[in-house]
Amino acid sequence: MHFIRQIIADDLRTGKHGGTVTTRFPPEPNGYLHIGHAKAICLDFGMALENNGTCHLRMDDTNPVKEDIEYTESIKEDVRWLGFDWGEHFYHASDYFEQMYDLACDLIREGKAYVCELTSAQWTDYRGIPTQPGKESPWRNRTPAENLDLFQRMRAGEFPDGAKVLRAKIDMASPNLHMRDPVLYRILHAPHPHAGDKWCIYPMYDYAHPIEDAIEKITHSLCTLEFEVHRPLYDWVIQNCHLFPSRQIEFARLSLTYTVMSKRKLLELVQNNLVNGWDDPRLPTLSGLRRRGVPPAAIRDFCERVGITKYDSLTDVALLDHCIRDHLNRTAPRTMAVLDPLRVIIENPADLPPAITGTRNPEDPDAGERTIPISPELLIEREDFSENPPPKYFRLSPGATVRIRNAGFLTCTSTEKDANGNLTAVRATFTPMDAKLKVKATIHWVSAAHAKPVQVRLYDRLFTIPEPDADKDTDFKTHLNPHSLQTITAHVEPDLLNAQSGDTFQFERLGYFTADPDSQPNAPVFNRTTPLKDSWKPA
RNA sequence: UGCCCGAUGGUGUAACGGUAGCACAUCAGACUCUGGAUCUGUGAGUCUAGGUUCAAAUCCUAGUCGGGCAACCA
Repeated sequence: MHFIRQIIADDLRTGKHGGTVTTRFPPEPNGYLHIGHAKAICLDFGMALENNGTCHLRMDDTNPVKEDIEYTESIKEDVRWLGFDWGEHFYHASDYFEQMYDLACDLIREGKAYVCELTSAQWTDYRGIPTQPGKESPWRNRTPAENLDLFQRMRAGEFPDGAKVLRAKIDMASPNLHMRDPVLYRILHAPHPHAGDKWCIYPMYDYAHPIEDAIEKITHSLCTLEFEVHRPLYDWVIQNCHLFPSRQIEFARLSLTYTVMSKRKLLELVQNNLVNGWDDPRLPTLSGLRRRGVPPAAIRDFCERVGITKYDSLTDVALLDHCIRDHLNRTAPRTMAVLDPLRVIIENPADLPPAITGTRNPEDPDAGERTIPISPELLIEREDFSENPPPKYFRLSPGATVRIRNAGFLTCTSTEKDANGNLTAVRATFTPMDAKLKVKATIHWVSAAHAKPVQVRLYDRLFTIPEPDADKDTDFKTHLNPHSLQTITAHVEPDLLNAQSGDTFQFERLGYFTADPDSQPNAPVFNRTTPLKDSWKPA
């Protein structure tokens, strides 16, 4: 039971808001969503869902110069993909601009806001510093009538950008800088991506957000920790504008090892072509995770396991990987693929069965079976053969017998080498499965005659250290992992040619692989979603 | 050195004054037609110092350490 669940439970018990719960996820449409947003989305929608409430999706579009309508669609797509439904409740903060303006006029009439003509540079001086109180603006005591006139003319476009702002009249001596006459409105002669060219003054977040929440009767306005110091201002707006008493509650944002989460840094990676776009499978963006093949259910599970606190934590990506495997293990059909092939020549081909049957998914009896072709020449993983095996090496080695998945057993009789002494093939005899030999390992394989070559992209963590952006004096990009993407040609069961973009398979003993959108008919491209755990290590 | 917030095994969390538990990671074993999965087990924790109390991770005070706040960003 995390603290926000607790607060909501208490509110429900005391009958606050008539026992209703309404939350909202309010992204600014100025970038792509990442797994940190997923934590917020799961919380916002989750709290509503759990309590028979409603969660709104709202574009917090109060700054037209930073925002673009193109982001709105990707945000909607990502939220939907994650598995949440806002129903009718899709809103834009900019749809409330008229109400915000009226409320500002009321504040002016009540002497609680004034038009200030100090430049932002001058204001730096007036505002003061945390340890010292600020000074009052010379424009602080204009009459409501004068302020109202000026504010109306600001809206009418009589003044250039930056010439004037509307400020709340609060307390220039407040130890909380946000309460020292904060800006409510600034002049921005810029068209708005959603509201069009109706406005040239735009409300600031601190003023707009509580109004948006109140208009929508949000009961629990959940946001991240950095807004904690803004809460007194949030409450001030609610109170002084006489609004629905939405309550802001802050929780810690998600940090993950071996990646970066800030929009700025992600943008930097994309713009410098250090990754291939916003949906690069190495990125923690939702579009990247989707492309990598991460199931949304795994992300939801992960977000639940991470929990909600006010402690600034750093979550190990291993937990995300675990959630991904946990889900895929139950759902992904099995197949065999060889990434780094070594030829095996079977010396007794007459003993080979005509075809092999394999289970699609041992974890799911309903998944059925598949037919696997076999021929006298097989491809196995180079790693699965060792000429001089280390202790406890259970795979193929001269004279040793190993099971080959679904088919039978192989006993290595000899090796073939080229002029330079490099291993080129292994010769082996085949023993049918009925023999039930006691062996300690099973290796995967494909029939050389039937295997199809496909492109496989092996992704690894994007950075080499757990906290690439921990040191402020070092560019986080210096910690990029040069081997985060390796593209190879793998040899797969012929069936796999039918894979459609988004299909995920377990390549047995290797990992989970998902067909990329780059896939063409009969030419799928696979992304490694995550490797399987491998407890083998040489002694 | 102003204000706000926080601190529980390696990591993430639970315990609402009454036996510090769970998960991931680690290591060991069992089982297995994936050295996967599954199962079992091991090790490891309440920041410090005072106080309140029969009893403190929990309440109080101080300190230490960490984070946030001085955009006409959100």
